[in-house]
Amino acid sequence: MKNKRSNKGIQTSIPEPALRRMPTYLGYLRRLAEKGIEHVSAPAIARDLHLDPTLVTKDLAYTGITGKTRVGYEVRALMLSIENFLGLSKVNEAFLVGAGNLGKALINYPGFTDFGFRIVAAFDVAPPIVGQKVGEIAIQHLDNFREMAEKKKAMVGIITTPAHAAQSVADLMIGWGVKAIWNFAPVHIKVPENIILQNTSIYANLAVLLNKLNTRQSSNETD
Amino acid sequence: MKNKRSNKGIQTSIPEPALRRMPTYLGYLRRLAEKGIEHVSAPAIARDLHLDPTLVTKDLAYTGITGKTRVGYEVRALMLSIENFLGLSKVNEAFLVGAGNLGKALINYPGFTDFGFRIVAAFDVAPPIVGQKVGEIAIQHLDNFREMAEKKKAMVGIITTPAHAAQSVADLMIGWGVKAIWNFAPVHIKVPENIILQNTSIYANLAVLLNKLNTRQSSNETD
DNA sequence: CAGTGTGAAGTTGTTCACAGCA
DNA sequence: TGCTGTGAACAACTTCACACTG
Repeated sequence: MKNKRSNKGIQTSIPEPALRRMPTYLGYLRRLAEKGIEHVSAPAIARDLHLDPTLVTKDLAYTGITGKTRVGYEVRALMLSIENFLGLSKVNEAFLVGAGNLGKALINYPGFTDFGFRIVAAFDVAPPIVGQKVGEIAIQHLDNFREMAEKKKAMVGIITTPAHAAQSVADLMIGWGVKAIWNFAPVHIKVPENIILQNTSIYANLAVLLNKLNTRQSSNETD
Repeated sequence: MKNKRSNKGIQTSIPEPALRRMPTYLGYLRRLAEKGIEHVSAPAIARDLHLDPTLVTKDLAYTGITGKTRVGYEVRALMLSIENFLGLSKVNEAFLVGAGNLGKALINYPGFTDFGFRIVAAFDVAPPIVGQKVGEIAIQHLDNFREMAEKKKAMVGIITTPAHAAQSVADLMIGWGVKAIWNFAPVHIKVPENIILQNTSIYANLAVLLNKLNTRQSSNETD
C-alpha cells in the first residue's frame, strides 16, 4: 500500500491556499461575465492573475468542475461551481461586537452580500457608539447580546474589539451558540475544540510589507 | 558547499509564514513586558499562542537573538530583536487613497504607530468625503495627490478604493515615487517589477471561514 | 531536567513533464 | 496546436529527534 500523501484522516481536504485563492477567481470571473465573456482557459486566468497555469487548473478541479479541451471553461458554470464549493448559496449570518471604525467598515462592506454573508446585528459598549446607525444596522449595547442571540441565530461572531476585550467577547459568543469566530483583534483567543476560529490580522500583512520594503526585495506578490 | 535552501539569489530570506507570525510574538511580548515579566521560554510562548515549540525557537532565531538555556529569552531584548528585524525603528510613512469606511478605519488604526507606520495623507474623490477630518488627517481631493507627493515623500501607498479604481490609483502612486503598494481592493493590480505589492483581502479569510463552517471542520486555527 | 539549538524526516503546496484530446 | 488533466519531481514549511548546556 503505497500512499504518497499520508492520509491520516478519511477525506483529504483541499489545501488552504487554494481556498484563499477562490475569491480571487470568483471576482475575476464575475468581471468577465459582466463583459459578456463566455469562455476562459486556465492559462488565460493564470496570466491575468499572475499565477501558475497548472495551479489554476488544480484549484478549479477542486471545485468539481471539468473543462473542455481547447475551449477552456464556461464562465458561468465555473462561477457557479466555485460559489457552490464555497457554500455561498446559503446565507451565513453574523453578529459583530466592537463597532469602532473597523467594525463599521465591515458592517457596510459592500462585497459581503456577494459571498452570502450578512451581519445581522452589531454591539458595542461605548456610549457614543451605542445607538448609532450604520447602514441598516443599529448598534446595540452589548448587554442586549444575550437577548438578541436568543432571538436571531447567527453562526458567526465577528470580534472587532480592542485586544483586551476579545477573549471575554469570544466566551460570550460561544455561550450563545455561535459556531465560528472571526477574530480581528490582535490577540490569540482560546476557544473550545468544536468552534471554528479564524484570525485576521492586519499586522501580519504589514510586517511582510515592511520587511520587503526595508530589505528591498521587490516584485514579490502575496496576500 | 551544501546549501539546503536552493538559494537562487545571494541571501536566504526568511520564510514568509515566519514573518507573518512576528507581529503576534511582538504583541504577546509587549503584554508580558507590561506585566513586568522579564524572561520567557519558547515552549511557554508556544503554549500561549498555540504553536509548536520548535517553530517558535526557529522563528526567534531568524531575528538574530539567542536565548539562555533553562532561562529562556529576556523579554525586552527579544522585543527589540523582533522590532529591529522588522525594521520598526525607522518610521515608514504612507499615503492612503479611498477614505471610505475601510480607509477611515486604517487612518485611525491605533496599532500602526507601534509598528513604526504612519499614514500622513489621505485622498478621495467623493464630495461628501473630501474635506472630512479623520483623526489628525484631513481628506484631500485626489487632484491634490501630485502636489502632495512632491512635498511629502511616502514610501507606501495604501489603496482602499473600489475595485474599478484600484489600477489607476496604483499607476498614479507609482508615478509619484511610492516604493510599495498595499492593496485592499479586491482586484489584482499590475505593478512594475521593482515595486513591492502587498495584497490584503478580507475575502480570502472569509472563504476559509465559510468553507470550514459549511464542511464543519472545526478546531482549525489560521490567519 | 527544562531549556536552546539543529540536522533530518515528514508534510503540504507548487511546478514540471507529458499523455490525451479536439 | 492549445488546451485539460495528472502523476512525479521539487520546494517550502513544520515537526520530530536528539545532542548540548547550566
